[in-house]
Amino acid sequence: MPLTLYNSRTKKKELFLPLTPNQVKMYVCGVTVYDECHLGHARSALVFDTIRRYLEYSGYQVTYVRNFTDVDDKILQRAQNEGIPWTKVTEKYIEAFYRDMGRLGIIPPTIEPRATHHIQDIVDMIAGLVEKHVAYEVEGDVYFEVRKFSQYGQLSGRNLEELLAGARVEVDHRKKDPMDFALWKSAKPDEPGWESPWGKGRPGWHIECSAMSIKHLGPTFDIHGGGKDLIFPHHENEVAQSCAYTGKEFARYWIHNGFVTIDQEKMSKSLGNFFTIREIFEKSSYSEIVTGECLRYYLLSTHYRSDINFSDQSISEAKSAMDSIYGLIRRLEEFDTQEDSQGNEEWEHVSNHFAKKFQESMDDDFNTPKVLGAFHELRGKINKLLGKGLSSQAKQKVKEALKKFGEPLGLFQLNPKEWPFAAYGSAMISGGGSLKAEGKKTAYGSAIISGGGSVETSRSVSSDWIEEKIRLRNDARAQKDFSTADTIRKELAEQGIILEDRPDGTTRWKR
RNA sequence: GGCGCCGUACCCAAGUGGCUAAGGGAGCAGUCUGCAAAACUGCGAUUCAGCGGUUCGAACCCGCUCGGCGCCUCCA
Repeated sequence: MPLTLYNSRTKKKELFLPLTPNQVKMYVCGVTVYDECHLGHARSALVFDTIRRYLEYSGYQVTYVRNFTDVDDKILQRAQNEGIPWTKVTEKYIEAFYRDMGRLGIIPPTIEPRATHHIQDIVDMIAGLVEKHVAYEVEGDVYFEVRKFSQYGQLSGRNLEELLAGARVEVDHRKKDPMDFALWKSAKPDEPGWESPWGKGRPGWHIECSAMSIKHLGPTFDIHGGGKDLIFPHHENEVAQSCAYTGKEFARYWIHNGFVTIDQEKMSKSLGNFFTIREIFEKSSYSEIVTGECLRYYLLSTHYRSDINFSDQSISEAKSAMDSIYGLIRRLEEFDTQEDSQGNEEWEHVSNHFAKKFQESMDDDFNTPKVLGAFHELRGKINKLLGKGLSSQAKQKVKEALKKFGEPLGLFQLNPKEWPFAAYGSAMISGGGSLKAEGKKTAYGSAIISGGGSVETSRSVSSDWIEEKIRLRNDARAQKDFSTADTIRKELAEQGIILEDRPDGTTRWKR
C-alpha cells in the first residue's frame, strides 16, 4: 500500500507522490530562540523526526530543513530584560534546543538555516515583491498587500471578508488593508538592523520561512510542516508571498501537528501551563536515555494530528508499556534455546503479519498509535512462542525485527541490560558474586548514576545499607533460614524497598 | 461574532459504512515462586455524548442538541 497523508490544504488524505521520484523535500517551522522549549515544541520536532525517519525507512532520500527564528521582538525584549546582547539570547537558547533534541533522540535535520544568516535572500525577495507591486513601503516598513493575492485564505479556509468582520487586530491606518502584514520592519535607533533599500530594519516573521525554504528547496517542494497554530496567519502568509514571488506552487503537502494540552487546554507560554523539556528531564528519576525514550513513546501513542493531554500519569504509563517490550527483548536473551521446535515456523507467520500491519499503519498518515498496538500484539505472540521454544537463530531474528521496526519510531534500540524495569530507579546486586552477575550490576548501576542527584537526595537509606541487608538475607536463604530472610524482607519493605529474587540467584531491588 | 476540531470501557487510545469495537495503563483471577516480586496467561464496552434521519446495514454519512477545545494577536 502506498503512503497516504492528510494534507491540511485540501483537508483530505492524499496519495503521497513527491515531485521527484524517491526524493522528498521537507520544510518545518522550528522555534523562536528566546526561551527554553516546552513539551509542545518537543512534540512538533518529534512528529517530523518520525515522519522523516519513516520516509527514509521507506527508501526516500529526504532533504529536511528546519529553521531557527533568531531575530524577533521577543528576543529583543528578552535581551533588554536581562541586559545582555540579543545575540547572547539566541546563542543560549539554540544551545538549549540542541541539548533537548539530543535527549529526545531527534536526528538533526539536513539543513538548519537561521534568519540572520539569510538577510540578503530576504531583502532580495522583498524587493522582488515590491517590484511586482504586491508589496509597498510605508515609512521604512514594507507590507504585503493581501488583496493582490486572489487565493489568500485558501490554506486556512478563510476569506478576507470574514477575517475583517472578526478582526481583533488594531487597525494600522498606514496599511492599505488591515490584513496586510509586515515583510520588513524598520529599526528604532536602539534596535538591531540591517541595511536595506527601505533603510535599516529587520525581517518580518513570515518572510524568513519563505526565503529560506525557496533558497534551500526551490520554489516548489513536497512537504511543509509545523504546529497547527501556524496555519493562520503564518503559513497562509508564507503561501501568499511565496506564490506571488515565484509565480509557482509553493508547498504541495501541508502537515500540521496537534497541541500538547494540560487539563485539555493548550500548553502555552501565555497561559503559563507549560512544562519545559529541561524540567521534565531534571525531575525524572530515570536516566536521560530512558526518559527520552518514554517521552517518545508517550508522544507517539496519540496520532500526530490530535491534541495530546499531558499528566503525571502519562509518562509512567508509557514507561510500563516500554517495560513490557524491553522485557521481551531481555527474555529473548535469557530463555533456554530449543533448536528444533514448533515456534520457529510460526515465527515466520507472526513476523509477516506484523510487518504488513506496521507498513499499512505507517502508510496511513503515520498512524503511530496503531503501530504501537501492533508491537504489543507481537509481544504477546512472541511470548507464547517462547513457551513453545525458539531456536537461537529465530530469537536473533526476532530481536533484529524489533530493532528494525523500532528504528523509524526511535524506540527499542537499547540493550535491555540498560533498561531499568522498576517504576522508580532500580539497582541490582549479585547474590553469588559471579562474573556474569557483576557485569549486570555495572549495567544497572550506570542507569542509576545518570538518573540524577534528585533521586539520591530523596532516599532515606543508602544503597550500601540495602545491599548489605540483601547479602545477609541471601546467606540466610542459602541455609534455608527463611524466617530470618523474611524478617529482612519486611525490614526493607518498611523502607519502601521491594526485592525481586531472580532465577539466576541474584536479587534485584527497587524503591 | 466568523471559521474549525473533538466527545469510543475506570484512565489513555486505534477504528470513520458490513468480518469477534485494536492496543496500553489500572483492576481482578490463574501459572510460577520457600514467601514475595517480576514475568506470562486469562477476564472487561451487546456498545461508541444524546436525539432524530439516510441505508438491507452506522461508532463511522446527514441534521439538531449538549459538553470540551482551538484559530481569528505572538505561539509548535
